[in-house]
Amino acid sequence: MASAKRKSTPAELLVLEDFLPYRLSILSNRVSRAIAARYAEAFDLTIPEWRVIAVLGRRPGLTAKEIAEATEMDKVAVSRAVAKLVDSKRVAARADRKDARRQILSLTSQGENVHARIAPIALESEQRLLASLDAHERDQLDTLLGRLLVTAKGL
Amino acid sequence: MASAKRKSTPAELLVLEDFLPYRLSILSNRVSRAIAARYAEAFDLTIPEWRVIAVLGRRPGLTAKEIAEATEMDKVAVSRAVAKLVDSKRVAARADRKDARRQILSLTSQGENVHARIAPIALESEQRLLASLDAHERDQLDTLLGRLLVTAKGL
DNA sequence: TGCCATTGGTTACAGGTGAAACTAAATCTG
DNA sequence: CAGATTTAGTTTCACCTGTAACCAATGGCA
Repeated sequence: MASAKRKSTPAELLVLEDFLPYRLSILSNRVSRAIAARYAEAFDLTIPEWRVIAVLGRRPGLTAKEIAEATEMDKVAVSRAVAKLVDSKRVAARADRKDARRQILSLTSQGENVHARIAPIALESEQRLLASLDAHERDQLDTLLGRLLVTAKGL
Repeated sequence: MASAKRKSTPAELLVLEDFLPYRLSILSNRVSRAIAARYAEAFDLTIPEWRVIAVLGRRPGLTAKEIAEATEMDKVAVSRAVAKLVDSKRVAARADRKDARRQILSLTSQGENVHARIAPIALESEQRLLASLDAHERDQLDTLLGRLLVTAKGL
C-alpha cells in the first residue's frame, strides 16, 4: 500500500529533545549555571571576568585584543570585564610604550589569589561532569567536540 | 632531581581552551548563532519563540507550564514568548474549562506554516554540523551527550 | 609632511533574561 | 465553608549582552 511508505515531513522529524543544537544549548546552560553558582557568590565574578582571569593567569601580559581572541569573547565584553577587574584591583594595566592605544594586562597578587582559589573548583566541577565517562569515552568526547567546534566555526 | 617530579598546581592545569565547560559554551554559541541567523531575520523569531513553536508543532494543546517543562525554559521566558506569538497570530490560546488559570495553546495555521518552513532549515543546519561525523561517531556523540545531560542535571 | 584608512578600545543604546514580587484561581484543611 | 497554601502565569526590576557609533592613536602612502 502506497501510503505506508509515505515519507515523514521535516516538521514531524524535528523533535526538540533530539535536536543537537538544542541539546548542546541545554547542556552548556546546565554546566555554566552549576559552575557559576559555585564561584559567583563566593568571589563576585561574572563568567567573562572569570575567563579573563583564567587566561591572564596562564599568559600574563596580554592586551585586551589578545584576550578577546584567546577567550572568543568580543572586545566589548572584554573591555567591560577588564574594567571591572581593574576596578576591583584584580588586574593591573600598564601602558604599552610601543602603542599608546594598548594596555598590557596582568593579574595583581589579588588576582593571582582568586585564580589559584578558583582553578581547583573549576577543575573539580569538570571532573564531576566527566564522572560518568571512562577514559576512552573522554577521548571520544574530546575528539568529537574538537571536530564539531571546527565545523561550527564555518557555520 | 626532586623538582622534576613536582606536581603542577591546579592553576597551571586549567587551560581555558581545554576546559570542557568552556568548550561546550563556545560550541553552543556558535551553533545557536549560526542557526538563529538563518531564521531570525527571515521569520522574526527569537530562540525561545522558535522553541515554543517547535514543541507546539508536535504536541498541540499544551499549557505554558508544560511548555516550560518540555523546553527547559523558565516560565517567564515561556510567558513572554507565548505573548509575542499570540500577538503575531502564530499561537492561539483558548481557556481551559477545568482550570481558569491555564490556557490551552496551539499553533494557528500561520504558526503551522512557520513551523513547516523552519523545520527543514533547522534540520539542514543540524546535518551540516554533523557533516564531519560518520554514522558511528554520531551514535557516540548521541550517547555521550545523553550521559552528560543527565550528569549535568545533578550539578 | 599631511591626509586617509585601520586598529584598539570605550560608550551608548536597545533588547534580552532571571529573580523576585505579585495577581488570580484552585486546592487543601480544619 | 472560611482561611491558609499552592499553583499558573504576568509584571517589575536590575542586570547582562550585542551592535553600532564613537574616539584616539597608529600606519600607510602620496
